Amino acid sequence: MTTMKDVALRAGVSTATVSRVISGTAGVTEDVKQRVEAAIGATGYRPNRLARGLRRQSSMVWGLLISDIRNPFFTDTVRAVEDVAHAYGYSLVLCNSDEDLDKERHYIDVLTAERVAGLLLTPEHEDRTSVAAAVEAGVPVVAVDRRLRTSTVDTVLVDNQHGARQATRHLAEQGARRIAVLLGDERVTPHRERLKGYESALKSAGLPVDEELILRAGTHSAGAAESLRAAMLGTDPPDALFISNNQLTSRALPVLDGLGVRVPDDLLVACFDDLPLAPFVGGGLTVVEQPTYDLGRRAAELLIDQLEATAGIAREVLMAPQLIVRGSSRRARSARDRASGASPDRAAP
Amino acid sequence: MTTMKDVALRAGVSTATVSRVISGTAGVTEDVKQRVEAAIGATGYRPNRLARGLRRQSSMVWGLLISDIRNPFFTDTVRAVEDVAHAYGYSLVLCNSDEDLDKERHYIDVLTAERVAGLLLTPEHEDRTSVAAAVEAGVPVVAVDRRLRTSTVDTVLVDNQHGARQATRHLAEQGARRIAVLLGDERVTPHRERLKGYESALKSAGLPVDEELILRAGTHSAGAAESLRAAMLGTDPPDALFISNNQLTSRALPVLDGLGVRVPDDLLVACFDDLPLAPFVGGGLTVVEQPTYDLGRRAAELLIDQLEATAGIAREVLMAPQLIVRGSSRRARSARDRASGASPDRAAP
DNA sequence: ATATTCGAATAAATCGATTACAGTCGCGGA
DNA sequence: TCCGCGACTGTAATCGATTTATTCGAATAT
Repeated sequence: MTTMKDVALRAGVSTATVSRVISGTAGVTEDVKQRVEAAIGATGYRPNRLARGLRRQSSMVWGLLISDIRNPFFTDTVRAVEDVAHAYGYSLVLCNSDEDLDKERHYIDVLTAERVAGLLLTPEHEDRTSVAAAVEAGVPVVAVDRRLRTSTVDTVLVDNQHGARQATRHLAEQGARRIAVLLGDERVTPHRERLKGYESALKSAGLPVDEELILRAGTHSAGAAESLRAAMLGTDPPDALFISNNQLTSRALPVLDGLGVRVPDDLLVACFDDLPLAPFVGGGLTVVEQPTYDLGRRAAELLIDQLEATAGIAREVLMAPQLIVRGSSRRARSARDRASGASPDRAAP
Repeated sequence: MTTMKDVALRAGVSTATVSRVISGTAGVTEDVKQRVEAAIGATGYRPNRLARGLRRQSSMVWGLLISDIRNPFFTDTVRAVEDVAHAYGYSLVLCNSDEDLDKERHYIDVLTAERVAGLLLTPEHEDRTSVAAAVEAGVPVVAVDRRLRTSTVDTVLVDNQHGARQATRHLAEQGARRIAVLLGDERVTPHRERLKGYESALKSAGLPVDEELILRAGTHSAGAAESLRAAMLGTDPPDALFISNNQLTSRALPVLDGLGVRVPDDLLVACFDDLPLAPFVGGGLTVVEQPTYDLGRRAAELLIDQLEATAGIAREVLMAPQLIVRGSSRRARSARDRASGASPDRAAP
């Protein structure tokens, strides 16, 4: 591996001069500059990023800590962050925390030891978090999708309450009177907010909030299927269902299939999160589409801001999700309607 | 940030001794070891990974270079690699090459400059590749999902030919006589192999290989939809369709919907790649499921092998995909069949 | 002609860990 | 008693780039 010393030797200058040429610092004769650049070209020299990072006390790497890349919600976000990072010359270290506080702490430790220039993460918990350690170590931090109560950091959020309200109101407008919600782990803020949105929409529509219609998936993976089945087999089953994320959707659909529940004839359905095949499930799944790519892009841009200026005020960006109405939430239709049923309608923003 | 010097000072020893305690080198008195460990605990010291990497000439980081994390095919693979990396104390730098040779070369440069301990990638091209540069720089490399002709590196592949053959044979067995294939970019080896598997299955079934039934999606994104539409509107349309990857599936389904083609009554359909909602599209999409997680796991394990021993023989691991038969490929059924149509059957391996 | 100034380039310190080499100490054998 | 050896521990060089302090030389001022 050729080093700066080799280049310096070949160009007949000192390493200091080579360094100046590379970083574009002023005060180098055109003649010398040419010689150095020729030497770099001839040797194919690439600066050792570890050495540079050690000296500068910061690497050209960002840490991105999410709960699980397998969740389709995150893939676009990750891609967006990588795009922005790449545009500014940074690389991205990807870590999966699996909703596990110990793993989160471990990764924050590692990333800090790696002297990452910045850290983006979806915090596992609002209070008990190790983010403070990174902040104290002087690492710029941006929280994505979830709020942090402890530290004051830049945050990018989706307006979950708004999204849930839109979906629930839409179900009500389609004539549903007993709208159930299949709800994820309430320790996670987005789910709590979606519940709020659901309740607020019910109130606006003049419908009662019935605890029996709030189907909590709980922590074990079978919980969602069980509570949904119980509700559908109960004496007064729901006539509409709002599912609060994509994973629950995958769990709920086979249950409905198994019970022979017809969508939308027996049950109107709307879900949080769009998925690649959602337009083709039945007459199309009605979904609340989250701006996942933009979420990542804005987060990365906030990080860039922090890196360029030291604008220390904790900013909060709220992004609007969008209701996409498809067949699963359209009340029993005539044959004519059905023919054009697959084409989606975007709701007004 | 506390450094090794601080720890040494506090424990009343030299940095050399601290280093020895941390790396577990033999020859440190129990008494001294205790003191050092106490000092580490008290200060919360974490070794600077940049300094360590610089000195050791290798960081505890792997590079993972794929074409696009948004492709669901990759997410499980990435997760698997990250799991193995984490288990062995490595971090993962994620890069998206977008099927772009320049981007690939750029990232390989960066990762080499970052002194990554190893590199996993899905090569964009069999011959014109910059992988050689990394190999020469002494970086262990593992190729994932695609073969490299130029360099001799460890490789993990899916048996695409076998998967395509299975799917095509299955369609033939269901009574299809004009089986079309919707084919992705043939410069990419997996697609070429899937075409081979398709052709081989046709021959085995005693069916002719008809060039008109090979629908090439081409490079522009609209190509797939166009050629499929043309084929379905032709004089002698296909009675079955094999789609060679998940992205083409998303493009093909709206076309079929738009033309009013009923699946499976008018057209049997089988696709490469499973997707979260595939079981719920129509009576379920028949798919060839790739062992994406295991693909990443095996690749990472090969890398570990290279890092631990310098076993230099280029190994090749071939993994079997699996046909999952669902409703989209089952020939027109009775009402009774339809009721249980959503339950998937796994084909024998 | 000499002192001063300014710009360009170099020498050397530095970042924080690892490690080759050197030094110290205690103990057993000659 | 003295030498040698092994077991610890310390000193200092090293990794490769950046950056501060310094030198050098030419141009300008006096």
